[in-house]
Amino acid sequence: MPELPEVETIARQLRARGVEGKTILTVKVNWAPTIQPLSVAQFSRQVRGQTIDTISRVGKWMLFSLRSGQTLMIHLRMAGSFSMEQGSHDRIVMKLSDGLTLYYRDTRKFGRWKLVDDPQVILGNLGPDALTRRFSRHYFKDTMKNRHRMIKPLILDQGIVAGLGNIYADEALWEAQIHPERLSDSLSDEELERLFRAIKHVLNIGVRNRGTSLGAGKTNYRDVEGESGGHREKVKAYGRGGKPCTRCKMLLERTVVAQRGTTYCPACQRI
DNA sequence: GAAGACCTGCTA
DNA sequence: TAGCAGGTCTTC
Repeated sequence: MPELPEVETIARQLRARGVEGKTILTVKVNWAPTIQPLSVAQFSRQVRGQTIDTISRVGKWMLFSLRSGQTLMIHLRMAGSFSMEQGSHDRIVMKLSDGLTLYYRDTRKFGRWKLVDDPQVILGNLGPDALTRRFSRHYFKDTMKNRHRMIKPLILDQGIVAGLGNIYADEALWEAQIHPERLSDSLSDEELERLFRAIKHVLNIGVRNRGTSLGAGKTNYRDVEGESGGHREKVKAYGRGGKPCTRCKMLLERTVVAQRGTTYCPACQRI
């Protein structure tokens, strides 16, 4: 579930909680596949005693830079989250210096932690982060015009642009008034301009609201403080199938595009 | 492209 | 109880 705004929120909160500069005293791994290919013993040995120098984010990856020079790269996938309080699906627990304990919670067990010498081995496969200047309108328009794919799966492709997931992709397309199945090379310069701005806009608003949460269950997004994301009420398209478009009052339609649930306005977003 | 795999829990 | 979920990977 976490997309760029949710991961950014979590990274900021971990920094605010003072996790940077702390030393990892002990590590307990309760679900070994999270840290594959390393064994629990190897992982613990390499991480224990390390100081977390900085916490950063690229796309949906969170990066803990360790004093050793290695980087702990964390992908939350569908349901990963962090908490400073013990919970019911804590897959990794790290005791830090100064009495802090970090709980990595992941109901669905999809999240992955990778301890790497060089983060570029993973980041090199990603397109530019959507909220950086590297993700420029020039790059975006060029890339879209040179592909012949449906626009929604294209902007979801992390190798093209890093950070968008299913919620913010639907939101950006709704805002730009572009049908999710439009072919990328059929979009006019004006449409691409709108979409470029919409992508930056919906992600920035998402960050400002500390992410999006939908339901109320254990798989639902929570930030480090256990709060739901404030962007919930601001969603215009995602999950609103059958409800009126806030722009034109037409009922939003729900379909499947490239195997992902997709909601759009059949009047504002024409094929 | 598409479909299945990886998982658990919520909703209808 | 079946179907679906914010993500990615692998294998056709």
